[in-house]
Amino acid sequence: MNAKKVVERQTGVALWRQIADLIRLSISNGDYDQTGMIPPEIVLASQFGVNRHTVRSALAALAEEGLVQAIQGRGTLIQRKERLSFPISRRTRFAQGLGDQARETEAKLLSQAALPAAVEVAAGLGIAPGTNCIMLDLMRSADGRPVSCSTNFFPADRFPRMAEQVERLGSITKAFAAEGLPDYVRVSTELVARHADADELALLRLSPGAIVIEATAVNADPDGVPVQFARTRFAADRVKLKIET
Amino acid sequence: MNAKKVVERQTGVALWRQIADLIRLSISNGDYDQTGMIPPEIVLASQFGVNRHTVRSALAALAEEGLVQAIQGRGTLIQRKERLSFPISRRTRFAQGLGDQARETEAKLLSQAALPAAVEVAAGLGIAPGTNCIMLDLMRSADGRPVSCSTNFFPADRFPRMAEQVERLGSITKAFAAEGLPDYVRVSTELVARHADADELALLRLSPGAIVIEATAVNADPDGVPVQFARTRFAADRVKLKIET
DNA sequence: CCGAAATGTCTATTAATATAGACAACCATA
DNA sequence: TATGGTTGTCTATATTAATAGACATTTCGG
Repeated sequence: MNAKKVVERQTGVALWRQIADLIRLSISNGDYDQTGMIPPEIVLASQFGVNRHTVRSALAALAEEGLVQAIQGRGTLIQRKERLSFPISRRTRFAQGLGDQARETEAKLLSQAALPAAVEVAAGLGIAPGTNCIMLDLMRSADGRPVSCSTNFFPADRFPRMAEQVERLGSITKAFAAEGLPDYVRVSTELVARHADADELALLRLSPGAIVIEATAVNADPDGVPVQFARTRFAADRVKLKIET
Repeated sequence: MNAKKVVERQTGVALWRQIADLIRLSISNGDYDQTGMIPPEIVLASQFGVNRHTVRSALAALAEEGLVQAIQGRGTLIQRKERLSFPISRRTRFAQGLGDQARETEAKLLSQAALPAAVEVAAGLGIAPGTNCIMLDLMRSADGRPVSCSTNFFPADRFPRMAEQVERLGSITKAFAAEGLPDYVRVSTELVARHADADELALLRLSPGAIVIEATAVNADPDGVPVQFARTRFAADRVKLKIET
Protein backbone atom coordinates (compact mmCIF):
# COMPACT_ATOMS: atom_id res chain seq x y z
CA MET A 1 0.00 0.00 0.00
CA ASN A 2 2.64 2.53 1.01
CA ALA A 3 4.56 1.82 -2.13
CA LYS A 4 7.95 3.40 -1.63
CA LYS A 5 8.62 5.98 -4.28
CA VAL A 6 12.06 5.51 -5.74
CA VAL A 7 14.75 8.17 -5.62
CA GLU A 8 18.29 7.51 -6.78
CA ARG A 9 21.46 8.87 -5.32
CA GLN A 10 24.62 10.18 -6.95
CA THR A 11 22.97 10.69 -10.31
CA GLY A 12 23.83 14.39 -10.38
CA VAL A 13 20.23 15.19 -9.54
CA ALA A 14 19.67 16.20 -5.92
CA LEU A 15 17.26 14.09 -3.90
CA TRP A 16 15.11 17.10 -3.04
CA ARG A 17 14.78 17.86 -6.75
CA GLN A 18 13.70 14.30 -7.57
CA ILE A 19 11.24 14.34 -4.69
CA ALA A 20 9.83 17.72 -5.71
CA ASP A 21 9.26 16.37 -9.23
CA LEU A 22 7.51 13.28 -7.92
CA ILE A 23 5.27 15.27 -5.61
CA ARG A 24 4.39 17.64 -8.43
CA LEU A 25 3.44 14.61 -10.47
CA SER A 26 1.25 13.23 -7.70
CA ILE A 27 -0.49 16.58 -7.37
CA SER A 28 -1.31 16.88 -11.05
CA ASN A 29 -2.23 13.22 -10.96
CA GLY A 30 -4.91 13.94 -8.39
CA ASP A 31 -3.44 11.63 -5.79
CA TYR A 32 -4.14 14.12 -3.00
CA ASP A 33 -7.50 15.39 -4.24
CA GLN A 34 -9.43 13.85 -1.35
CA THR A 35 -7.73 16.03 1.23
CA GLY A 36 -6.38 18.84 -0.93
CA MET A 37 -3.24 18.53 1.13
CA ILE A 38 0.22 17.03 0.83
CA PRO A 39 0.87 14.19 3.31
CA PRO A 40 2.81 15.24 6.44
CA GLU A 41 6.53 15.75 5.97
CA ILE A 42 7.36 12.87 8.27
CA VAL A 43 5.20 10.53 6.17
CA LEU A 44 6.76 11.66 2.93
CA ALA A 45 10.22 11.26 4.41
CA SER A 46 9.33 7.70 5.29
CA GLN A 47 7.86 6.97 1.86
CA PHE A 48 10.91 8.28 0.03
CA GLY A 49 13.34 6.87 2.55
CA VAL A 50 15.00 10.22 3.23
CA ASN A 51 15.34 12.68 6.06
CA ARG A 52 12.52 15.04 6.84
CA HIS A 53 14.73 18.02 6.02
CA THR A 54 15.24 16.70 2.51
CA VAL A 55 11.48 16.57 2.03
CA ARG A 56 11.27 20.09 3.37
CA SER A 57 13.70 21.24 0.69
CA ALA A 58 11.46 19.67 -1.94
CA LEU A 59 8.34 21.28 -0.51
CA ALA A 60 10.12 24.63 -0.30
CA ALA A 61 10.84 24.39 -4.03
CA LEU A 62 7.18 23.62 -4.76
CA ALA A 63 6.10 26.50 -2.53
CA GLU A 64 8.47 28.73 -4.49
CA GLU A 65 6.62 27.65 -7.63
CA GLY A 66 3.37 28.59 -5.96
CA LEU A 67 2.16 25.04 -6.21
CA VAL A 68 1.71 24.45 -2.48
CA GLN A 69 1.53 26.49 0.71
CA ALA A 70 2.62 25.22 4.11
CA ILE A 71 0.65 26.29 7.18
CA GLN A 72 2.19 25.69 10.56
CA GLY A 73 0.14 23.37 12.70
CA ARG A 74 -2.16 22.29 9.86
CA GLY A 75 -0.19 20.93 6.96
CA THR A 76 0.78 21.76 3.40
CA LEU A 77 -2.09 22.80 1.16
CA ILE A 78 -2.23 22.39 -2.59
CA GLN A 79 -2.63 25.81 -4.16
CA ARG A 80 -3.08 24.91 -7.80
CA LYS A 81 -2.55 21.97 -10.12
CA GLU A 82 -0.08 22.28 -12.90
CA ARG A 83 -1.75 21.85 -16.26
CA LEU A 84 -0.61 22.96 -19.62
CA SER A 85 -3.68 24.48 -21.20
CA PHE A 86 -4.60 23.33 -24.67
CA PRO A 87 -6.80 25.76 -26.58
CA ILE A 88 -9.62 24.09 -28.40
CA SER A 89 -12.56 25.63 -30.21
CA ARG A 90 -16.29 25.12 -29.61
CA ARG A 91 -16.78 23.42 -32.92
CA THR A 92 -14.02 20.94 -32.43
CA ARG A 93 -13.86 18.14 -34.96
CA PHE A 94 -11.67 16.18 -32.67
CA ALA A 95 -13.20 12.82 -33.50
CA GLN A 96 -12.37 13.08 -37.19
CA GLY A 97 -8.97 14.60 -36.63
CA LEU A 98 -7.93 11.75 -34.44
CA GLY A 99 -10.11 9.29 -36.27
CA ASP A 100 -7.84 9.50 -39.26
CA GLN A 101 -4.86 8.73 -37.09
CA ALA A 102 -6.72 5.98 -35.30
CA ARG A 103 -7.46 4.23 -38.56
CA GLU A 104 -3.79 4.25 -39.42
CA THR A 105 -2.76 2.97 -36.05
CA GLU A 106 -2.98 -0.50 -34.70
CA ALA A 107 -4.78 -0.96 -31.42
CA LYS A 108 -3.48 -3.63 -29.11
CA LEU A 109 -5.69 -4.86 -26.32
CA LEU A 110 -3.67 -4.78 -23.11
CA SER A 111 -6.32 -5.89 -20.65
CA GLN A 112 -10.06 -6.14 -20.25
CA ALA A 113 -12.52 -6.30 -17.40
CA ALA A 114 -16.22 -6.19 -16.62
CA LEU A 115 -16.98 -3.92 -13.71
CA PRO A 116 -19.58 -1.53 -12.32
CA ALA A 117 -19.33 2.04 -13.58
CA ALA A 118 -17.62 4.57 -11.35
CA VAL A 119 -19.32 7.91 -10.86
CA GLU A 120 -17.38 9.76 -13.53
CA VAL A 121 -17.77 6.99 -16.07
CA ALA A 122 -21.47 6.66 -15.34
CA ALA A 123 -21.94 10.39 -15.78
CA GLY A 124 -20.19 10.26 -19.14
CA LEU A 125 -22.21 7.32 -20.37
CA GLY A 126 -25.46 8.64 -18.95
CA ILE A 127 -26.11 5.53 -16.90
CA ALA A 128 -26.56 4.84 -13.22
CA PRO A 129 -23.36 4.40 -11.19
CA GLY A 130 -22.72 0.72 -10.64
CA THR A 131 -24.19 -0.35 -13.96
CA ASN A 132 -22.09 -3.04 -15.60
CA CYS A 133 -19.45 -1.82 -18.04
CA ILE A 134 -16.82 -3.35 -20.26
CA MET A 135 -13.44 -1.80 -19.65
CA LEU A 136 -10.69 -2.12 -22.24
CA ASP A 137 -7.10 -0.95 -21.91
CA LEU A 138 -5.61 -0.28 -25.31
CA MET A 139 -2.31 0.77 -26.66
CA ARG A 140 -2.12 2.32 -30.08
CA SER A 141 0.95 2.28 -32.24
CA ALA A 142 1.72 3.91 -35.54
CA ASP A 143 4.39 2.23 -37.59
CA GLY A 144 5.34 0.21 -34.55
CA ARG A 145 5.80 3.27 -32.40
CA PRO A 146 3.59 3.70 -29.35
CA VAL A 147 1.40 6.74 -29.74
CA SER A 148 -1.15 6.45 -27.00
CA CYS A 149 -2.62 4.25 -24.34
CA SER A 150 -6.25 4.49 -23.34
CA THR A 151 -8.85 3.21 -20.95
CA ASN A 152 -12.26 2.71 -22.55
CA PHE A 153 -15.66 2.00 -21.06
CA PHE A 154 -18.68 0.63 -22.91
CA PRO A 155 -22.15 -0.17 -21.58
CA ALA A 156 -22.08 -3.93 -21.04
CA ASP A 157 -25.72 -4.52 -21.90
CA ARG A 158 -25.42 -2.98 -25.36
CA PHE A 159 -21.90 -4.10 -26.34
CA PRO A 160 -21.23 -7.34 -24.48
CA ARG A 161 -18.71 -8.63 -27.05
CA MET A 162 -16.65 -5.47 -27.34
CA ALA A 163 -13.47 -7.02 -25.97
CA GLU A 164 -13.46 -9.91 -28.42
CA GLN A 165 -14.25 -7.64 -31.35
CA VAL A 166 -11.51 -5.16 -30.53
CA GLU A 167 -9.02 -7.93 -30.05
CA ARG A 168 -10.03 -9.55 -33.31
CA LEU A 169 -10.29 -6.40 -35.42
CA GLY A 170 -7.68 -4.21 -33.77
CA SER A 171 -9.91 -1.20 -33.93
CA ILE A 172 -12.73 0.25 -31.88
CA THR A 173 -14.36 1.71 -34.97
CA LYS A 174 -14.44 -1.69 -36.62
CA ALA A 175 -15.59 -3.32 -33.41
CA PHE A 176 -18.50 -0.91 -33.21
CA ALA A 177 -19.36 -1.64 -36.82
CA ALA A 178 -19.26 -5.36 -36.14
CA GLU A 179 -21.62 -4.80 -33.25
CA GLY A 180 -24.13 -3.03 -35.49
CA LEU A 181 -23.03 0.57 -34.96
CA PRO A 182 -21.58 1.78 -38.26
CA ASP A 183 -21.29 5.42 -37.19
CA TYR A 184 -20.78 7.34 -34.02
CA VAL A 185 -19.90 10.92 -33.10
CA ARG A 186 -17.81 12.64 -30.50
CA VAL A 187 -20.03 14.54 -28.12
CA SER A 188 -17.48 15.84 -25.64
CA THR A 189 -13.73 16.05 -25.28
CA GLU A 190 -11.57 17.39 -22.50
CA LEU A 191 -7.87 17.81 -22.84
CA VAL A 192 -5.23 18.21 -20.18
CA ALA A 193 -1.46 18.00 -20.44
CA ARG A 194 0.65 16.66 -17.64
CA HIS A 195 3.80 14.75 -16.90
CA ALA A 196 3.68 11.06 -17.62
CA ASP A 197 3.55 8.74 -14.66
CA ALA A 198 5.73 5.66 -14.29
CA ASP A 199 3.31 3.30 -16.03
CA GLU A 200 2.93 5.58 -19.01
CA LEU A 201 6.67 6.10 -19.24
CA ALA A 202 7.14 2.37 -19.58
CA LEU A 203 4.14 1.73 -21.80
CA LEU A 204 4.80 4.54 -24.25
CA ARG A 205 8.57 4.18 -23.96
CA LEU A 206 9.05 7.78 -22.89
CA SER A 207 11.91 9.36 -21.03
CA PRO A 208 11.43 10.73 -17.52
CA GLY A 209 9.82 14.12 -17.49
CA ALA A 210 7.96 13.52 -20.71
CA ILE A 211 4.51 15.01 -21.21
CA VAL A 212 1.31 13.24 -22.05
CA ILE A 213 -1.89 14.76 -23.35
CA GLU A 214 -4.87 13.19 -21.68
CA ALA A 215 -8.10 13.28 -23.63
CA THR A 216 -11.29 12.39 -21.82
CA ALA A 217 -14.01 11.88 -24.36
CA VAL A 218 -17.52 10.56 -24.84
CA ASN A 219 -18.75 9.07 -28.10
CA ALA A 220 -22.41 8.64 -28.86
CA ASP A 221 -24.48 6.93 -31.53
CA PRO A 222 -26.40 9.05 -34.11
CA ASP A 223 -29.32 9.30 -31.69
CA GLY A 224 -27.09 10.91 -29.10
CA VAL A 225 -26.97 7.93 -26.78
CA PRO A 226 -23.47 7.62 -25.26
CA VAL A 227 -21.69 4.45 -26.32
CA GLN A 228 -18.13 5.02 -25.17
CA PHE A 229 -16.31 6.81 -22.40
CA ALA A 230 -12.59 6.99 -23.10
CA ARG A 231 -9.54 8.39 -21.42
CA THR A 232 -6.60 8.43 -23.80
CA ARG A 233 -3.06 9.42 -22.94
CA PHE A 234 -1.04 10.54 -25.92
CA ALA A 235 2.71 10.87 -25.90
CA ALA A 236 2.68 14.62 -26.31
CA ASP A 237 5.83 14.76 -28.33
CA ARG A 238 4.49 12.19 -30.72
CA VAL A 239 1.16 13.54 -31.82
CA LYS A 240 0.03 16.74 -33.37
CA LEU A 241 -3.52 17.65 -32.61
CA LYS A 242 -5.06 19.69 -35.36
CA ILE A 243 -7.62 22.00 -33.98
CA GLU A 244 -10.12 23.08 -36.61
CA THR A 245 -12.32 26.07 -35.96
CA MET B 1 31.20 32.41 -32.16
CA ASN B 2 32.20 30.75 -28.92
CA ALA B 3 28.64 30.99 -27.70
CA LYS B 4 28.74 30.23 -24.01
CA LYS B 5 26.53 27.30 -23.16
CA VAL B 6 24.37 28.04 -20.17
CA VAL B 7 24.43 25.99 -17.00
CA GLU B 8 22.48 27.00 -13.93
CA ARG B 9 23.49 26.58 -10.33
CA GLN B 10 21.47 25.60 -7.30
CA THR B 11 18.72 24.05 -9.33
CA GLY B 12 19.13 20.66 -7.70
CA VAL B 13 20.86 19.38 -10.83
CA ALA B 14 24.63 19.12 -10.56
CA LEU B 15 26.67 21.13 -13.03
CA TRP B 16 28.45 18.04 -14.32
CA ARG B 17 25.09 16.44 -15.08
CA GLN B 18 23.87 19.49 -17.00
CA ILE B 19 27.13 19.66 -18.93
CA ALA B 20 27.04 15.95 -19.74
CA ASP B 21 23.52 16.36 -21.11
CA LEU B 22 24.53 19.33 -23.25
CA ILE B 23 27.58 17.55 -24.65
CA ARG B 24 25.48 14.48 -25.45
CA LEU B 25 23.10 16.75 -27.33
CA SER B 26 25.95 18.33 -29.27
CA ILE B 27 27.27 14.91 -30.22
CA SER B 28 23.95 13.68 -31.57
CA ASN B 29 23.55 17.08 -33.20
CA GLY B 30 26.71 16.52 -35.19
CA ASP B 31 28.51 19.56 -33.79
CA TYR B 32 31.78 17.65 -33.54
CA ASP B 33 31.50 15.62 -36.74
CA GLN B 34 34.38 17.37 -38.45
CA THR B 35 36.93 16.10 -35.95
CA GLY B 36 35.06 13.17 -34.42
CA MET B 37 36.36 14.42 -31.11
CA ILE B 38 35.12 16.39 -28.14
CA PRO B 39 36.87 19.75 -27.71
CA PRO B 40 39.68 19.76 -25.12
CA GLU B 41 38.59 19.80 -21.51
CA ILE B 42 40.10 23.23 -20.94
CA VAL B 43 38.09 24.64 -23.84
CA LEU B 44 34.84 23.11 -22.61
CA ALA B 45 35.52 24.44 -19.12
CA SER B 46 35.91 27.88 -20.59
CA GLN B 47 32.75 27.57 -22.71
CA PHE B 48 30.63 26.46 -19.77
CA GLY B 49 32.31 28.77 -17.31
CA VAL B 50 33.27 26.01 -14.90
CA ASN B 51 36.38 24.32 -13.64
CA ARG B 52 38.11 21.72 -15.75
CA HIS B 53 37.44 19.07 -13.11
CA THR B 54 33.71 19.66 -13.44
CA VAL B 55 33.95 19.04 -17.17
CA ARG B 56 35.92 15.89 -16.43
CA SER B 57 33.07 14.62 -14.27
CA ALA B 58 30.69 15.18 -17.17
CA LEU B 59 32.99 13.38 -19.63
CA ALA B 60 33.43 10.53 -17.17
CA ALA B 61 29.66 10.08 -17.13
CA LEU B 62 29.52 10.04 -20.93
CA ALA B 63 32.41 7.55 -21.04
CA GLU B 64 30.44 5.40 -18.61
CA GLU B 65 27.58 5.44 -21.12
CA GLY B 66 30.01 4.36 -23.82
CA LEU B 67 29.35 7.53 -25.78
CA VAL B 68 32.94 8.80 -25.72
CA GLN B 69 36.39 7.49 -24.95
CA ALA B 70 39.23 9.62 -23.60
CA ILE B 71 42.76 8.90 -24.80
CA GLN B 72 45.59 10.45 -22.88
CA GLY B 73 47.65 12.77 -24.99
CA ARG B 74 45.21 12.85 -27.88
CA GLY B 75 41.80 13.88 -26.75
CA THR B 76 38.32 12.51 -26.22
CA LEU B 77 36.91 10.53 -29.12
CA ILE B 78 33.25 10.10 -29.94
CA GLN B 79 32.45 6.40 -29.85
CA ARG B 80 28.87 6.36 -31.03
CA LYS B 81 25.98 8.70 -31.56
CA GLU B 82 22.36 8.41 -30.75
CA ARG B 83 20.74 7.38 -33.98
CA LEU B 84 17.65 8.55 -35.71
CA SER B 85 15.14 5.76 -35.80
CA PHE B 86 13.80 5.24 -39.25
CA PRO B 87 10.74 3.03 -39.63
CA ILE B 88 10.42 1.01 -42.81
CA SER B 89 6.91 -0.14 -43.43
CA ARG B 90 4.22 -0.09 -46.06
CA ARG B 91 3.73 3.59 -45.35
CA THR B 92 7.32 4.65 -45.20
CA ARG B 93 7.85 8.35 -45.64
CA PHE B 94 11.03 10.14 -44.82
CA ALA B 95 9.83 13.17 -42.88
CA GLN B 96 6.91 11.42 -41.20
CA GLY B 97 9.04 8.47 -40.26
CA LEU B 98 11.47 10.66 -38.43
CA GLY B 99 8.58 12.29 -36.64
CA ASP B 100 9.65 14.25 -33.63
CA GLN B 101 13.20 12.98 -33.74
CA ALA B 102 14.15 15.96 -35.78
CA ARG B 103 12.73 19.41 -35.62
CA GLU B 104 13.35 20.05 -39.28
CA THR B 105 13.77 17.71 -42.20
CA GLU B 106 14.87 18.78 -45.62
CA ALA B 107 15.12 17.16 -49.01
CA LYS B 108 17.50 18.88 -51.36
CA LEU B 109 17.50 18.17 -55.07
CA LEU B 110 21.10 17.59 -56.12
CA SER B 111 20.63 16.77 -59.79
CA GLN B 112 18.06 15.59 -62.28
CA ALA B 113 18.04 13.87 -65.64
CA ALA B 114 15.76 12.23 -68.17
CA LEU B 115 17.12 8.94 -69.42
CA PRO B 116 16.10 5.49 -70.58
CA ALA B 117 15.51 2.95 -67.83
CA ALA B 118 18.29 0.51 -67.09
CA VAL B 119 17.38 -3.15 -66.71
CA GLU B 120 17.15 -3.12 -62.93
CA VAL B 121 15.17 0.11 -62.83
CA ALA B 122 12.82 -1.12 -65.54
CA ALA B 123 12.22 -4.32 -63.63
CA GLY B 124 11.39 -2.40 -60.48
CA LEU B 125 9.03 -0.04 -62.25
CA GLY B 126 7.48 -2.81 -64.33
CA ILE B 127 8.26 -1.13 -67.63
CA ALA B 128 10.28 -2.08 -70.69
CA PRO B 129 14.01 -1.38 -70.50
CA GLY B 130 14.84 1.82 -72.33
CA THR B 131 11.54 3.51 -71.48
CA ASN B 132 12.03 7.15 -70.55
CA CYS B 133 12.45 7.90 -66.84
CA ILE B 134 13.00 10.93 -64.66
CA MET B 135 15.99 10.50 -62.39
CA LEU B 136 16.39 12.66 -59.28
CA ASP B 137 19.32 12.70 -56.90
CA LEU B 138 18.29 13.86 -53.44
CA MET B 139 20.02 14.51 -50.18
CA ARG B 140 17.99 14.44 -47.01
CA SER B 141 18.94 16.17 -43.79
CA ALA B 142 17.43 16.28 -40.33
CA ASP B 143 18.15 19.40 -38.33
CA GLY B 144 20.85 20.32 -40.77
CA ARG B 145 22.66 17.01 -40.52
CA PRO B 146 22.91 14.85 -43.62
CA VAL B 147 21.04 11.59 -43.12
CA SER B 148 20.79 10.01 -46.53
CA CYS B 149 21.29 10.52 -50.21
CA SER B 150 19.16 8.77 -52.78
CA THR B 151 18.72 8.19 -56.45
CA ASN B 152 15.09 8.06 -57.54
CA PHE B 153 13.48 6.99 -60.81
CA PHE B 154 9.95 7.85 -61.91
CA PRO B 155 8.14 6.88 -65.14
CA ALA B 156 8.49 9.96 -67.31
CA ASP B 157 5.15 9.58 -69.07
CA ARG B 158 3.15 9.64 -65.85
CA PHE B 159 5.16 12.16 -63.78
CA PRO B 160 6.82 14.50 -66.26
CA ARG B 161 7.04 17.39 -63.78
CA MET B 162 8.46 15.45 -60.84
CA ALA B 163 11.75 17.34 -60.74
CA GLU B 164 10.13 20.75 -60.54
CA GLN B 165 7.64 19.60 -57.90
CA VAL B 166 10.31 18.07 -55.67
CA GLU B 167 12.48 21.12 -55.99
CA ARG B 168 9.57 23.39 -55.17
CA LEU B 169 8.04 21.35 -52.34
CA GLY B 170 11.13 19.70 -50.88
CA SER B 171 9.35 16.40 -50.48
CA ILE B 172 8.57 13.44 -52.71
CA THR B 173 5.33 12.77 -50.83
CA LYS B 174 4.17 16.31 -51.49
CA ALA B 175 5.37 16.19 -55.07
CA PHE B 176 3.33 13.04 -55.66
CA ALA B 177 0.31 14.71 -54.09
CA ALA B 178 0.77 17.75 -56.32
CA GLU B 179 0.88 15.43 -59.31
CA GLY B 180 -2.43 13.88 -58.33
CA LEU B 181 -1.21 10.94 -56.26
CA PRO B 182 -2.21 11.61 -52.66
CA ASP B 183 -1.25 8.19 -51.36
CA TYR B 184 1.25 5.50 -52.14
CA VAL B 185 2.63 2.42 -50.44
CA ARG B 186 5.94 0.64 -50.19
CA VAL B 187 5.80 -2.66 -52.05
CA SER B 188 9.37 -3.85 -51.65
CA THR B 189 12.49 -2.90 -49.75
CA GLU B 190 15.91 -4.48 -49.86
CA LEU B 191 18.69 -3.53 -47.51
CA VAL B 192 22.44 -3.96 -47.79
CA ALA B 193 25.27 -2.44 -45.77
CA ARG B 194 28.62 -1.52 -47.27
CA HIS B 195 31.43 0.97 -47.06
CA ALA B 196 30.71 4.41 -48.37
CA ASP B 197 32.31 5.40 -51.65
CA ALA B 198 34.09 8.70 -52.20
CA ASP B 199 30.98 10.54 -53.37
CA GLU B 200 28.98 9.43 -50.39
CA LEU B 201 31.75 10.34 -47.96
CA ALA B 202 31.75 13.88 -49.27
CA LEU B 203 27.99 14.17 -49.62
CA LEU B 204 27.10 12.83 -46.20
CA ARG B 205 30.16 14.33 -44.52
CA LEU B 206 31.42 10.96 -43.32
CA SER B 207 34.86 9.91 -42.28
CA PRO B 208 36.79 7.40 -44.44
CA GLY B 209 35.75 3.82 -43.80
CA ALA B 210 32.26 4.83 -42.79
CA ILE B 211 29.36 2.50 -43.49
CA VAL B 212 26.23 3.19 -45.47
CA ILE B 213 23.01 1.22 -45.51
CA GLU B 214 21.63 1.02 -48.99
CA ALA B 215 17.92 0.56 -49.32
CA THR B 216 16.49 -0.30 -52.69
CA ALA B 217 12.76 0.22 -52.72
CA VAL B 218 9.73 0.38 -54.95
CA ASN B 219 6.67 2.45 -54.18
CA ALA B 220 3.35 1.93 -55.89
CA ASP B 221 0.04 3.72 -56.13
CA PRO B 222 -3.06 2.26 -54.41
CA ASP B 223 -3.75 0.16 -57.53
CA GLY B 224 -0.36 -1.48 -57.23
CA VAL B 225 1.19 0.24 -60.23
CA PRO B 226 4.84 1.11 -59.48
CA VAL B 227 5.51 4.83 -59.38
CA GLN B 228 8.97 5.10 -57.88
CA PHE B 229 12.20 3.13 -57.85
CA ALA B 230 14.59 4.44 -55.22
CA ARG B 231 18.06 3.62 -54.00
CA THR B 232 18.75 5.38 -50.72
CA ARG B 233 22.06 5.36 -48.88
CA PHE B 234 21.80 6.10 -45.17
CA ALA B 235 24.73 7.16 -43.03
CA ALA B 236 24.80 4.01 -40.95
CA ASP B 237 26.01 5.66 -37.76
CA ARG B 238 23.20 8.17 -37.83
CA VAL B 239 20.14 6.07 -38.39
CA LYS B 240 18.48 3.02 -36.98
CA LEU B 241 16.15 1.30 -39.40
CA LYS B 242 13.06 -0.25 -37.94
CA ILE B 243 11.66 -2.99 -40.11
CA GLU B 244 7.98 -3.58 -39.64
CA THR B 245 6.34 -6.52 -41.29
C1' DC C 1 -7.52 23.90 28.41
C1' DC C 2 -4.76 20.07 27.18
C1' DG C 3 -2.55 17.16 24.09
C1' DA C 4 -1.83 15.23 19.58
C1' DA C 5 -0.22 16.45 15.22
C1' DA C 6 1.75 19.27 12.17
C1' DT C 7 5.18 22.85 10.50
C1' DG C 8 9.25 26.08 11.80
C1' DT C 9 13.90 26.71 13.45
C1' DC C 10 18.14 25.81 15.34
C1' DT C 11 22.86 23.17 15.84
C1' DA C 12 25.98 19.64 14.38
C1' DT C 13 27.98 16.20 11.31
C1' DT C 14 28.90 13.66 7.02
C1' DA C 15 28.89 13.15 2.04
C1' DA C 16 28.71 14.98 -2.50
C1' DT C 17 29.75 18.84 -5.52
C1' DA C 18 32.79 22.42 -7.25
C1' DT C 19 36.98 25.13 -7.50
C1' DA C 20 42.05 25.72 -7.61
C1' DG C 21 46.67 24.52 -8.62
C1' DA C 22 50.49 21.57 -9.70
C1' DC C 23 52.56 18.10 -12.14
C1' DA C 24 52.91 13.48 -14.43
C1' DA C 25 51.97 10.71 -18.56
C1' DC C 26 51.11 10.40 -23.16
C1' DC C 27 50.60 11.59 -28.20
C1' DA C 28 51.58 13.81 -32.48
C1' DT C 29 54.54 16.33 -35.11
C1' DA C 30 58.01 19.59 -36.51
C1' DT D 1 64.30 14.27 -30.16
C1' DA D 2 62.28 18.23 -28.48
C1' DT D 3 58.06 20.66 -27.88
C1' DG D 4 53.29 21.82 -27.44
C1' DG D 5 48.94 20.12 -26.49
C1' DT D 6 46.13 16.89 -24.24
C1' DT D 7 44.42 13.70 -20.59
C1' DG D 8 45.45 11.58 -15.81
C1' DT D 9 46.27 12.14 -10.98
C1' DC D 10 47.15 14.19 -6.78
C1' DT D 11 46.32 17.58 -2.80
C1' DA D 12 43.69 21.20 -0.72
C1' DT D 13 39.65 24.10 0.18
C1' DA D 14 34.91 25.92 -0.02
C1' DT D 15 30.13 25.25 -0.91
C1' DT D 16 26.03 22.60 -1.28
C1' DA D 17 23.27 18.51 -0.19
C1' DA D 18 21.77 15.23 3.18
C1' DT D 19 21.33 13.26 7.72
C1' DA D 20 20.42 13.55 12.72
C1' DG D 21 18.38 15.35 16.75
C1' DA D 22 16.16 18.69 19.72
C1' DC D 23 12.76 21.86 20.61
C1' DA D 24 9.59 25.82 19.52
C1' DT D 25 5.24 27.20 17.40
C1' DT D 26 0.74 26.67 15.60
C1' DT D 27 -3.72 24.34 14.74
C1' DC D 28 -7.40 21.43 15.83
C1' DG D 29 -10.33 18.40 18.43
C1' DG D 30 -11.79 16.20 22.73
